[in-house]
Amino acid sequence: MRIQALPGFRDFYPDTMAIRSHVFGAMRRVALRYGFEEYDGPPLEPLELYTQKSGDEIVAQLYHFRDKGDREVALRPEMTPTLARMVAPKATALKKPIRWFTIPQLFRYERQQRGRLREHFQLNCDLIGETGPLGDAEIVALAIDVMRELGLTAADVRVRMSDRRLLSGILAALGFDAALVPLAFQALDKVGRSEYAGRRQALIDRGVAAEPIARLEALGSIRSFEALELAFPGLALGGELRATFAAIEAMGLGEFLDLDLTIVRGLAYYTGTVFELFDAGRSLRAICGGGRYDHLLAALGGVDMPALGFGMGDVVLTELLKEKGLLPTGGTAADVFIAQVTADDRPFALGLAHQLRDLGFRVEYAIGDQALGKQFRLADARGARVVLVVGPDDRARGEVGVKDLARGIQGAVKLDAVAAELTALGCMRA
RNA sequence: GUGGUUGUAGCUCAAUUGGUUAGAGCGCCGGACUGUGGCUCCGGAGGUUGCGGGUUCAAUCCCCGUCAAUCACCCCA
Repeated sequence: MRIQALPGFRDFYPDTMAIRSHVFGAMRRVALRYGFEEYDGPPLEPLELYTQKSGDEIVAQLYHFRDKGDREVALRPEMTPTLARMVAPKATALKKPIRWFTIPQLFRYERQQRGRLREHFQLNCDLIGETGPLGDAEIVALAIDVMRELGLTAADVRVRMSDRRLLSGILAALGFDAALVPLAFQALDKVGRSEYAGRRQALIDRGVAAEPIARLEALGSIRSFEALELAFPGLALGGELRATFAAIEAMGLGEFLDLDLTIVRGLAYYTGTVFELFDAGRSLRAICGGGRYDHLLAALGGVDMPALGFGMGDVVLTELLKEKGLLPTGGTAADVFIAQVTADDRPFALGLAHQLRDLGFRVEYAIGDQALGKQFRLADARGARVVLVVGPDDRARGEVGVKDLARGIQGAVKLDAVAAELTALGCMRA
């Protein structure tokens, strides 16, 4: 019986690890460009960190157990509680707004499907201590720029945005009782989908009349602030969201944005802007989701600070990049290969290899004494750019043979000029 | 958690109405090839046909269970 990875868990072989590093690299570069600082916390947390405020669904899907010290512990299913726990004790000392990001591995015990595993990595970016709509714009723009950094355009991904403050205003105008707002949000989330019928019935059962329900359904077709104004004249709704849209447009990223009032997000704690990133073809799950959660830190960490952020999972994003042909090809192996002609060349080859490695080149050579042809085949299989040929004759002249594998051209290069020649041939230095 | 589909070599796939020693391509290792790679040719390793049980003279094939993958639900990151 061969032991394999647990269901929903992934092995990252070098080829898939290269993809992961590519995606993480883009995430990090963009977050750093926005002035965000990286942090991390423990993957194992006290169970109660999640049972208190996370949704029932999250708690039901926790990986949890009792440790040897008789503590109830859980693998983290989301990052926000950890963030709240970490920020709280330093809240007064940290300069606001706090801009933090992290790429944690998160765990949930649920049945896996395409784009949904039992573990995934998720870029989390949070902006804490800022109430204005420009903060919202900053967060959404960061998410968009990660897409752009990876080669995706407005034709590939869409940002669908709404605002719970705006939605609450609409629901009030439609006569929904405050107690019915959560149920109405759930229904709105499902408008246009097969599951909507059940939510609609739930509203009817609670005594909601046909007309408010019809107008709730109609929110799905409102795609612009003009249409919103037309549908609800004189209400002056959505000022914050407009300001956020305007800021993102001023950044030149407006083409990614869609106003979509059916975006409410499943989690209960969102208080303002809510947004999701989808592939334009809508064939995949959400790439990213986030919003404003102004009271969550108080609930989790005991410090009342406005905050907003998003989580961007690696699984769906990588699926999309694969569909669009935007994944990197080629290995990450050495691009300089040193081939020795005779066994006597070994000490010289080792010295040269080490000098070049000290300079940052990625260097490999055959471990055993092998025929030159075989060494070339290994270099070729590795995808090396250059083979340095070291033989008795070359050594006698103080040179090495430098062969550009792609062009098949070889020349003799003096020892002190090898590094420059490698750079000229496109070999990278770490 | 519910239902459907699919499991044969590292990968992609074959194998006659159930029939004898489960094959091929790619990949991997070795050789032709001891101062030069990609191409070609030759050879080799690699399988409890996911696992367990049943029917049968005989099961990769039929039946049951189970595990896994996948799709649709449920829900969601």
